[in-house]
Amino acid sequence: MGRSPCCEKAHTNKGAWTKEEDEKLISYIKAHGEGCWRSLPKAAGLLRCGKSCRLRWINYLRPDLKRGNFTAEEDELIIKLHSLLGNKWSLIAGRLPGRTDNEIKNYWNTHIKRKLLSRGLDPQTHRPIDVPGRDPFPSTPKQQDTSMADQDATTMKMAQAARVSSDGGYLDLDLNLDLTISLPYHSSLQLPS
DNA sequence: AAAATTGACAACCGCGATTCT
DNA sequence: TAGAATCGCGGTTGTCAATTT
Repeated sequence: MGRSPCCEKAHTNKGAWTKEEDEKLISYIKAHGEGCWRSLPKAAGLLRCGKSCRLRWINYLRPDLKRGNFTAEEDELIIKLHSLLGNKWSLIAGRLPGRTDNEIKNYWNTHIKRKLLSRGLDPQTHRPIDVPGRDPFPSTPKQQDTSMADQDATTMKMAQAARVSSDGGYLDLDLNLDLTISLPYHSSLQLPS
């Protein structure tokens, strides 16, 4: 059977948003608030599908967005949260006010992945890359050893700090890093063991 | 100076989860 | 309670600017 499309594709615009479209979306949401995304485009006079409107608003037009470069503190927080949560970008974004999941995901793929690789760490597992006979940092072997050790120690510390609370089916992760996150419990969420 | 490559990021797509009827 | 409708997430793609060859 299959799922019906989220919108009538023949009558919707695609690609980059124009200034006029942005203004229509902003003024509609200012007047009516975020609501039913499916009916919003028609009500706002936009030839876009609801999904596209939602994405544009959340990732670009929302007034509380921070934008601009990520700080070193944000970098480290993202790395730490990713080591615990994996690619749960929306959860990670929830801990970084003014940042969106899409922004963090893009930043991860373009900057942080490389940063971890340069530390000799696998960006997915956050564990040292151990390829026999291959030195990932031929020029700075000493620095590699130190940062790998530091990172491993941090990961272990966080794993030990993670605890499961039984009330309400929520996980409270006390990272012992001036940071506590609460998230709905999913059986698929794997904590470091 | 032109072509090719790389980097950055906005936007799209498919699908699982949730809500509604 | 089942199926449809909608939402939200994560992976992927497209596009443009900067850099390299």
